[in-house]
Amino acid sequence: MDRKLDDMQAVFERAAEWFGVLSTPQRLRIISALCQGEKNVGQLMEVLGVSQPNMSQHLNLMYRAGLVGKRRQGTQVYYHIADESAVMVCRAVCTQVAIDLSVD
Amino acid sequence: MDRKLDDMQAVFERAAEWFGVLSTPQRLRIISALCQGEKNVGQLMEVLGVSQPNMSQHLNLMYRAGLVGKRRQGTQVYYHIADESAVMVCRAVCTQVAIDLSVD
DNA sequence: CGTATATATTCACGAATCCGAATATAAGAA
DNA sequence: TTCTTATATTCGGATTCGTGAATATATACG
Repeated sequence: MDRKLDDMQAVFERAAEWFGVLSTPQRLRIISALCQGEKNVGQLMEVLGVSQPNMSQHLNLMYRAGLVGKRRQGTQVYYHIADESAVMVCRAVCTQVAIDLSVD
Repeated sequence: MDRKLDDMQAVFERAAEWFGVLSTPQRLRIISALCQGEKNVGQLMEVLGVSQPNMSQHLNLMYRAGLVGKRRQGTQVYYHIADESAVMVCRAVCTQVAIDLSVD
């Protein structure tokens, strides 16, 4: 079941992109907020305290990466977690980081 | 056991940095190479096919992040995995990505 | 000491990223 | 239709990131 080098390259590239989505505090906070249930863009803006275009950009990036899904209801768009495994990874990493921080 | 907002901020920031270390294909390949046992800089250069200064920089970044450790032997420096949980996360993500890629 | 090899650091540049401001689109209300 | 609200997209500037070239440091050997 050996994988060709080109395949490995492709895997590492995609995985790197996936990690890149989680490599900013804002997007981790978005995930954290969505863990408590779906929220529309306005609600997320309140929680994070960022501008509306900025929020849309983060959400769009996460949507294209398959991390979140969206659902339109009237004029508002509700986002929700679409990749539970990402949540598990974030939880694990954040928990470990929190432990490390409390030790220093 | 509610955590203060500032603490959460700090946790998300550090976690984001941690994910950032894994957000480039080259560094994922370094981790993959080191999974088969410790290697010195020259050996890693051969495997990855990158320049020596570039390799040193990646390794230094990963070292500061606590992902790898080093051991000097003569003029050479051998690097090894220092954060097994990172390896587990990488394995999980890369496996999932490989499955997704083979489906398309 | 001087020389050779292995690794680390610095510098500079192109590419990517982040964010705010302005603009554009979508849907509902009047 | 027009107006308003909610969200998306585009653009521009500032910063960061990844990389190669040149240089510096460290260790071993003579």
